[in-house]
Amino acid sequence: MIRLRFAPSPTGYLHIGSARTFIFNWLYARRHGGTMILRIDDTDLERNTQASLDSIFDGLNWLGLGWDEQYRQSERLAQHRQAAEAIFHKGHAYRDFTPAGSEEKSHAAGPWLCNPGMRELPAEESDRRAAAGEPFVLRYRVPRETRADVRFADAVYGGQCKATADVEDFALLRSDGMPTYHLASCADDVDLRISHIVRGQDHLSNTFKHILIFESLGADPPRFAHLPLLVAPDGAKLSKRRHGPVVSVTTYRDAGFLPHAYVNFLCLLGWSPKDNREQMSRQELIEAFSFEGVNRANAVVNFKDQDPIDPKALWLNSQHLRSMPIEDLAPMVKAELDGAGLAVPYGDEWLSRTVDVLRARFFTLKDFATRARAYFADDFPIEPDALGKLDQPQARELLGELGSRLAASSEFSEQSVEAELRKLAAERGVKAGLLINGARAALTGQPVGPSAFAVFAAIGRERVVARLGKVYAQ
RNA sequence: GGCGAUGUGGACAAGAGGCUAAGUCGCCCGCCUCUCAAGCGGGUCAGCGCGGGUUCGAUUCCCGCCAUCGCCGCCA
Repeated sequence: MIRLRFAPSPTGYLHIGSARTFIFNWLYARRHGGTMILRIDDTDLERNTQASLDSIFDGLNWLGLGWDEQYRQSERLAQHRQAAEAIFHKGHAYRDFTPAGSEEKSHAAGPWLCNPGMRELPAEESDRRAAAGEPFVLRYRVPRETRADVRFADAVYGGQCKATADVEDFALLRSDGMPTYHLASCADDVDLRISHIVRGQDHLSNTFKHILIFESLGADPPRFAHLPLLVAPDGAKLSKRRHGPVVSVTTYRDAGFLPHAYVNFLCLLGWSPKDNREQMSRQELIEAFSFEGVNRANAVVNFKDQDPIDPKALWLNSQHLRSMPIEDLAPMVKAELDGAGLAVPYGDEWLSRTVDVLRARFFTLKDFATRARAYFADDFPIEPDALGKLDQPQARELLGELGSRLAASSEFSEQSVEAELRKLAAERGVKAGLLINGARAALTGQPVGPSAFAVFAAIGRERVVARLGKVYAQ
């Protein structure tokens, strides 16, 4: 049985690195017909917030990948304590009565391994003090008297080995009786029969401790695959304080990214199909995913202070935007327009045609509500460069004439408009480009955009006539 | 400080003991064209962290160093 889990702790919003970890877990599960589990690691009562939990669900739901089973660690406390007890009774853990915060764990002198005296405290004294109600931390008794190594094979980083002598006596239970991350996570991984742990490389060193816990619990450790970290251009770990919106997936959602395109982008950070493909569908990603394709070096998210969006992410989004089925895109555009207070002036068929015309030069969903405002509303700004097109000699007058002719013509299509426009240009001895570019400026307020005749068709006769007339009037 | 990892162009990222070290993004130029994109064509950017060693030959194997990252919490 292949079973993977994504285990976020609700102490902040969904970080893009976490999102990527979720995605890689999901891809592996789907690739091998496994089960994807979402486990909320909320054992740190002090720092958990509902807002954070909401934001994590928001982010995951936006990615749209889904999961098969869901758990919450705080509902599994009984199992965690049972696991702690089992380890204690095996003699693999001891009580540490050192008061919280009284130790100085300075790294300058060397690594902290354990509190002297506590590890060797006689059982009777330990029991007596515990019975008397003295608070204690339950620590794992890492075997270090004799030479021993902890080993495991990481699917990404290869064989790993560390002497137990270098592993500190980490905590299993806090003095308030709550399990620590290490204990809760491993106990749950055993209970939930997790077969593969895929997580950030920041846990690589912790894995040695986890192997010890798994062994004490009498369980075979799962397979491990650690992922390189996502870092800032200066190599520093991505942090909310220093890097702001770059680290939150909601930034990309709010910037008008397509969920699938963003998933695609995240996949390419630290993983490659090795065959030069960049734009990939969900199915292609599933079929191509493997840990062999995962890189070992941290991946830089290439953003700037002024612009949180990685240029490659934007490019990839445009590729998906331009090639995805129009019937999938149209509803997303509609939602975007709704959000911007814009209404679709004609029917769904018109929307689809118009979206198709526009998307060839758009990058995000946001563009439909901003750059394409003139297609959906009558109040749109005239850009300075567009004004330049209108202020060519004779332009306004000719556009006004064109408007009158189009109002009176029997047909209104790309072809008929083009014929009418070229005929007018020929009659007056001006280049068609004068009218073509002028019309685009008058109809959209922009100097650039789709083929002008496609614009005429998209704007529709009534609005075309009105806008051309308005330009002449000015 | 100890331990664990990583180091190919601005970013992503292939690669293999030996042909001119892929590709993508970005940037620049040209073609096309009613504009802008797209598309097509071309260009820019690394000799593979540094120093040794092995080898006929190493960026690829070995050693040392340096740099960077991670862990060393009663956070996860």
